[in-house]
Amino acid sequence: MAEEYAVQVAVDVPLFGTFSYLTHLPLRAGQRVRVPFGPRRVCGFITNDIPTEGIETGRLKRVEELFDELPPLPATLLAMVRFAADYYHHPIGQTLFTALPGALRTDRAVRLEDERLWQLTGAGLAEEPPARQKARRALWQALQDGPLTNAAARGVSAQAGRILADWLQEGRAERVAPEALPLRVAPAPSLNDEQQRALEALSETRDDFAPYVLHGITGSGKTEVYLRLIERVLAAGRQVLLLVPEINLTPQLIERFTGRFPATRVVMLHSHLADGERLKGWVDAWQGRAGIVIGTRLAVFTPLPRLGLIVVDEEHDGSFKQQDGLRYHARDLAVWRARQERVPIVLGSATPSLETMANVAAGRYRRLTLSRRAHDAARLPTIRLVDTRRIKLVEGLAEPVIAALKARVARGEMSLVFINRRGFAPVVACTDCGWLSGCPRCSAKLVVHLAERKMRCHHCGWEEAVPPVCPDCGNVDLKPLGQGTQRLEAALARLLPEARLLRIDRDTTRHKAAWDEVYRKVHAGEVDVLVGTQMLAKGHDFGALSLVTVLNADGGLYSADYRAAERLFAQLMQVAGRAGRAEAPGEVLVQTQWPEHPLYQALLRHDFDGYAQTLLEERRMAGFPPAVYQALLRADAYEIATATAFLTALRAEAEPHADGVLVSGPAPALMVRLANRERAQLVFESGSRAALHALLERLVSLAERMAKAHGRALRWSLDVDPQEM
DNA sequence: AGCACGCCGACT
DNA sequence: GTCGGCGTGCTC
Repeated sequence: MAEEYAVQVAVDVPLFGTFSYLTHLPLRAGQRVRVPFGPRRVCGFITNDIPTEGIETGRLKRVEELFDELPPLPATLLAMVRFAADYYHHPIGQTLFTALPGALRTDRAVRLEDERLWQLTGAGLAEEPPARQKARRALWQALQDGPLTNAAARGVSAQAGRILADWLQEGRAERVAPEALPLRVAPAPSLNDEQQRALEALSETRDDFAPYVLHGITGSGKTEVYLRLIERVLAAGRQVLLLVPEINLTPQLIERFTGRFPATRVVMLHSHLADGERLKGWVDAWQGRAGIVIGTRLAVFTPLPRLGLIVVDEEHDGSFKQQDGLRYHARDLAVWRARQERVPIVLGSATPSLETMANVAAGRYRRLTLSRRAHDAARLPTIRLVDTRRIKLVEGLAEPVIAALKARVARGEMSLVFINRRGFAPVVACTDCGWLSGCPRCSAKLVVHLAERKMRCHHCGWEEAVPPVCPDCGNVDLKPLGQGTQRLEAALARLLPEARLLRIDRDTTRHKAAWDEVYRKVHAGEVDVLVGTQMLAKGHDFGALSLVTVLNADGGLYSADYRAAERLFAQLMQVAGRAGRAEAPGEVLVQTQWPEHPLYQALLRHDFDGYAQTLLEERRMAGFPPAVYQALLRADAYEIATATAFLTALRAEAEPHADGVLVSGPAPALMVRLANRERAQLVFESGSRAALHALLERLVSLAERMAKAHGRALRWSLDVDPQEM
């Protein structure tokens, strides 16, 4: 027996560092083990190939079991996990476990379907089972046509498993590795010259890091460019990682990829998969069986031995940033990964983030532009501002907007009414004493859901019935204040009695079946007016819209959140992009009280670049990202005073080491009360990433130590490159 | 994060 | 007299 030695093991606990264990097994980095940990036994991963030297081995526990159903995690994955743990100042164990599918996080072995195919041997072929053995005969006949997968064999006969095991024993059947099918490509639409130029430019680099931005307006055919590029990468025998926002992982998108490459295994990865399914896809990618991985942010960690290209679609989308635990940004990690694995990366968007625009301006990313719609006939929509200061509103709608909608309904064309919920307050108010439906747990207002007679907090999830009378004064005249989608739908129904309306929001599309129904209705021409919120600004295909109207956009103009204008602009550009069809340009009407605002002026000109430059300049002047690097240390407690006291003490300890870093706070968070806790934060800003990180390193260990004095009542978390204050 | 240990209130 | 409330301390 080999001599005992110490290994380092990462486990899923919020503690920095790894733990030493004894073993006599020849363990390697990336192997999964079970170890005793305190009073329990947990899953862990070996982090180091080199045995740990100079450790007091007397007190160490021993590795209990090695799980070797799978090979050790690849070094590339471990390197990315190490980088992420370091960059986001998150415990290595928790970082690693965030990167893995759930099935690998348990302290049990996993069962994997054997991917090999069944095939008859010469002996098996020679001996036809007698006809009365129906199952054997059927299976034997099916195998004449070629090898079968486990699943296919089970499809022939429920007893296939047992029969094949027998035949394997008797030397009549054998298992063979599936041969990679040659790449097949379904017929594709032709590219216009702009797309062709972009494709050629994107194809220039292979086997080396090259960051590209594919800036293509809505309808310019970005996806077709991805498909052509992916085809070239697959043809070279490489794998492709495509990251999409949560909302964009639709059957339509998947269909487009599987339809184009019918012989290629396309794996989908997202958080709603069952553990087994997610593991299967992940392992397929890892073993090189999958050619394409399409997934949400978590897919950025998928091991891909033959990675040849990364695409981040809608790279500006907020869902790439994880908002709890390891607060990673999948787009940023994807760029790091592309550099590390020496492959090109394409960041695609109609409205690239300011971070990305800054990288383009600095010459770090190469930008390719698709400025025209893919169909030459399709033109950009005409945008008009409707100044609501001079016009009487009917239930929140301006006359010209109502008239435009009526005209479309009469012509049988589809319109979209987009409500910007930001800065919107569909709350219940007392017409007498001014009482408002506030959340008892947050500083937010409760949003009314009339259909259910419920009020709901969109920040913490609190829910209660709409009171019959005012809780303060007993007045029975409680009225919704402002407009939610449902109330607007009701108003539209009154104003456009002949129109068929369809409301789209989180409530009506919670279930997949509901989505399918929405799609069916829209494409069957059963809808005249779509009504909805932010969801409509994302990449759903609703076909051609003749008219897009935007209500209450102004909320984002003068917001406490400095990113609000960027988000609003991107949203308006995207939603405007829904308008227009091949024969006729669409029309966009925006209701606003500030028509002279630069944001709207840029929108009128379809001038994304111009407004992005304006915003970048504003950020530079104000010292906000991307002009500086930022980190946020949040603390929450039952009372804000506790959080503030902790942060004040923390700041005092950290400040002497804050060379080149601006520290501000503690300040209450924008949303002070959240889920019954009160939050405050410190903000750290620096032009130097190195300076910021040096401070954060120290800060985290200080916070760990100092938080102990407050006990469990106080929690804290660090957010590097925060997206939301 | 879990989980045990520990010390004070209302119950078979 | 005990069951269990959650404060506090530790995990190689």
